[in-house]
Amino acid sequence: MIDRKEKIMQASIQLFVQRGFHNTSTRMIAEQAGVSEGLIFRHFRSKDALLDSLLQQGADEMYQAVAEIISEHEPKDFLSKLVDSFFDIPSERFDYWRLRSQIQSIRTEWEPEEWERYLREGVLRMFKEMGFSKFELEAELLYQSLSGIRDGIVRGQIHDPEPLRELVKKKYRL
Amino acid sequence: MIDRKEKIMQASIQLFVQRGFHNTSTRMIAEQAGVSEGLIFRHFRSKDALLDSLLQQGADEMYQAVAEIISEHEPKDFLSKLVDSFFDIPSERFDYWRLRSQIQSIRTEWEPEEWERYLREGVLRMFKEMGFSKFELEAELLYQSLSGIRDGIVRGQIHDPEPLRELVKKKYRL
Amino acid sequence: MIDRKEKIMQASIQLFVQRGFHNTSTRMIAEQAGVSEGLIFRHFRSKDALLDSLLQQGADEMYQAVAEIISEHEPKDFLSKLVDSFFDIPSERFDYWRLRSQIQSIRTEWEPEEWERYLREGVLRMFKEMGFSKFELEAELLYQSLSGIRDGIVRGQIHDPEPLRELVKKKYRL
Amino acid sequence: MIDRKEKIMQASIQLFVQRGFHNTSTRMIAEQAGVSEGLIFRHFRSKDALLDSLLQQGADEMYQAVAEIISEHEPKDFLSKLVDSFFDIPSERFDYWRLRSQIQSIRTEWEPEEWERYLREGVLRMFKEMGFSKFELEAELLYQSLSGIRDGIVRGQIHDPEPLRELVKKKYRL
DNA sequence: GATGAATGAGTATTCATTCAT
DNA sequence: AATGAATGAATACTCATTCAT
Repeated sequence: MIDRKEKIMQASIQLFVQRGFHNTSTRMIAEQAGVSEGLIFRHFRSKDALLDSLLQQGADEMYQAVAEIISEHEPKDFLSKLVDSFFDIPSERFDYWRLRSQIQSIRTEWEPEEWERYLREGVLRMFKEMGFSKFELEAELLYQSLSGIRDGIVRGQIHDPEPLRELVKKKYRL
Repeated sequence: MIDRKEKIMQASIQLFVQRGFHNTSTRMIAEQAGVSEGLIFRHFRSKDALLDSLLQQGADEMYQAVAEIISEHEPKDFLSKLVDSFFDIPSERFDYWRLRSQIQSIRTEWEPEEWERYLREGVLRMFKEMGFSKFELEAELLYQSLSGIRDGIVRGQIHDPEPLRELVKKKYRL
Repeated sequence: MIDRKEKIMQASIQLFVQRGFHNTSTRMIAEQAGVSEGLIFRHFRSKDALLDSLLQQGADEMYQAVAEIISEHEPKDFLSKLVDSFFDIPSERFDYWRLRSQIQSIRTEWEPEEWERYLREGVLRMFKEMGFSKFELEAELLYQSLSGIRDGIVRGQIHDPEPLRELVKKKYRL
Repeated sequence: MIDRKEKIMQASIQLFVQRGFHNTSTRMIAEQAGVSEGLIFRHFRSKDALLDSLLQQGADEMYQAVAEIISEHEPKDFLSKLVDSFFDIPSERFDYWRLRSQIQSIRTEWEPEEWERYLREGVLRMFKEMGFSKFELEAELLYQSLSGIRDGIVRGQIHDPEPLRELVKKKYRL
């Protein structure tokens, strides 16, 4: 049972998603992780810092994913990868998205992270390159639609995303 | 300063949305509403019951809105009204949607309300009537896209929704 | 539904006995009595005053009972009546005795009421008149024994008191 | 100031007896015990559980006392020890008896503990062995009388119990 | 006499966090 | 690194009591 820090992070993201951040006590986390309550505060300055770690961990993975998409300069390929990135969320990362959505609806001061801004700029550029007259609108629409779909997936409302992905791609001829 | 019950409801939805339900104390609500803490519990059995009242109030309004849409039997008109209902959210109701989204991400046992099921069935029927071969997919895609857009609107990420509405309607020839 | 004051007293003694004085709220009393909470405070200065009224009412009845016993000057008759008074408690007065015992075990400053002092003096006098050498001890023993029996009766531990009464009387040749 | 758990128990039984269980707040207990309020709940699940601990502690001592009495098979010796056990209550245990009596008059569902049932059965058996025709009545009378006396002692109504003990023993030729 | 809305102080209990070991 | 005892502030909720009607 080494790496108790990892244990704590796993236990806490699970509980935060299931019960809500403010409705999860450090005692519960300690129990679920099988460690003492005190240990949490040796590894994380505070409960808030623990949350930040969790969010940061997810954001780090997103930077990589976004880098991979952005590296694509051919518009169709870019958009195809973009769509895939919204559909191919490994189930281990569901919790990250649910946590993110929860925090977003609690912290009103929430601002889009950098990776998100990069990504949206990329989408904008691609639609422009493809010669759409209302490229800004098209970019916005696609992004919000994909966001809605991602929410549906991680919340378990969409059980079979595959045909939906096909449909989206077909609409944009990807 | 009559109707303190209403005062309490206003104060609490505001705070719940700003700070999160579990991060808002009944004492804060009382202060914001300008009443004593005890009064909250004379009007609502518990903090949870207060939350339920808030959600119910919003759901009641949704039933009316949905009834109006469903009364339309011509597919194009139905879908046009549907799209409008996602775009025409009066700003007073922003808080309801933000609260709803927050609770959805905290209460894992959350199930779609009846009005939502009615609405989705309606969309399905309309796409079928319009002769779409993959009507189920089309319905799903439209619904999730609109949900994503609504989230964007109430979260203040979409500043001018009008051209976006036009674009959506044009895509579906409404 | 006249005489709500009486209703309040009935409801409160019942609840005080069942749940304990400090564990019974005025709201419960009001509900049980079918009156508004405010009315309790129109009829009684405070919850404590209500309790005092209840105890006083019981004490008043005891004064009469004691007067009747004391009026007897023949020792054997006195003691016979005394014993009877401990055994013949009408069931409507069970609650008074249970309340009294409860309060006695909560209010440490409790002092025996006057009727009790009168009664004990009477017992003493009678044993003296009957020529007992250790009349004080005999009086004490009889009084405490009868008290124990009364407790047993009102608590429902003694189901058939009659033969017990016979036995006591026989022991003292009454 | 070690063993704060013991400190808490001492402080609470004292206060419960003086002021009544429901009239004693956990804050008072904490102050009296010189600990923080939170600590009470680390050592006891709830205020009720604290009370149960107190009662259990007393009951444990009674089991031993009863075992000692029951080990006596000679009726006269048994009864002599029985009488002594009601008279020889060390003053440290006065509080237990007062607490017990208080709780008995508040919790209506109270049932005699096992040690009490054992003891009463023993008394019954002894009177039978001694050839009393109405042995059940005799047992009941003795038990209730002794209970009344014990109440008198722990409530401080009987200042010198010794001669009373002699008298009781003489009556039963012990 | 009677109501019921309203209050402020108080309730048991939980919280995130600290610290000696 | 790791524990678990300890804390003080905060929590949702209840209380006896008041008062305008």
